Amino acid sequence: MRLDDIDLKVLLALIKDPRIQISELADEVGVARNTAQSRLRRLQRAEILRDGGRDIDLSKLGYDVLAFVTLEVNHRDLDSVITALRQIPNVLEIHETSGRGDVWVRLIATDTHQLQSALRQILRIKGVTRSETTFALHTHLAYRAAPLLEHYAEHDH
Amino acid sequence: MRLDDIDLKVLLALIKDPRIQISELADEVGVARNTAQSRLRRLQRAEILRDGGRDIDLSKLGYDVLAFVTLEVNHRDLDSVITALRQIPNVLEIHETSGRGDVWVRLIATDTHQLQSALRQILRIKGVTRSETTFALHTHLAYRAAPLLEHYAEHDH
DNA sequence: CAAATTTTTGAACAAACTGCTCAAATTCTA
DNA sequence: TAGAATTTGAGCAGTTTGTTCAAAAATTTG
Repeated sequence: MRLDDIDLKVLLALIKDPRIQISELADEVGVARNTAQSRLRRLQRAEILRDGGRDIDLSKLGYDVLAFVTLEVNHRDLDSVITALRQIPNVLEIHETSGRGDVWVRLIATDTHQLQSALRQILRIKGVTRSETTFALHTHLAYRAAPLLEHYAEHDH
Repeated sequence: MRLDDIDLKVLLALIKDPRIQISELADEVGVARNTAQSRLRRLQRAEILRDGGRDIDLSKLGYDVLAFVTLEVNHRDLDSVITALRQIPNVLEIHETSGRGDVWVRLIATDTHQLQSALRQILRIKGVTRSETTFALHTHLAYRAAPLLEHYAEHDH
């Protein structure tokens, strides 16, 4: 499915506040309330908005390639490396790690070509000395926290 | 902050449907509308619900230890390994990977002791031959997709 | 244990919001 | 350019929301 400008604005508004009201959403996107309503419905029906709107299924938008990148970094340059990584839209998540590598990155792309390009950007960052890329071939369990919370309840009674 | 039963039910209802209406939420949780409203407000104010409710800050609930676990698995047992991993509440995410290891797991715990216990559970699973754990010391960028979506717009105009 | 404090409840109200329909206007597509 | 699809704005009835408040219930504290 291809998103137009309105869809994108709807998604961005929902990311900012998933509980936004339809009328406010319409205002923010700059369309009639009816339009906002039907766009939202369509996005939910297409399951681009999963779980009623909690998060966005990027694979449905063509982002099929997911990779985990482990970086080795000169410790002196760590802050600037983080800053540079943040600028890359394909970088969805950054953690400082101990063990193998110093920084762990979640990287997403539409295809391996785009991934390659993002990886080049990363390797060009001053202070990055080495990288290792692992491809996620299949998501067996997308991020979920519900069982943990249910467990939290039992744990303390 | 310590959550009671009502808070947990509120969070679980919001995970299921972040756009649930207050009155329906109150019904589902089994409290008065006023109570549901004030609990929701409190959770947002405490920033346990981030971004107005999109996702839950588990570190605020005491889950301070985050680790990425890479597993080597006998390919014959892959399905049953995945099934077993799913049963563990501390496992938040599972991907099949190529490259280093066959399965990648996001694991969370309140402390290293609890982590150790979860790791033991994992290693006991039939078919898991080896594991490697990387600790996430600091989250420099929590999952975000907004910049990617903004970029998506530019990309095709 | 009893008093003090906090939380929950239910009721009430006005204002706002929702889902829905519809016909006209606009935009997109073939 | 004609036909199809989408958007718009208006209207309407019904629901939901935010708010306030006092009583009841639950929790904490001395």
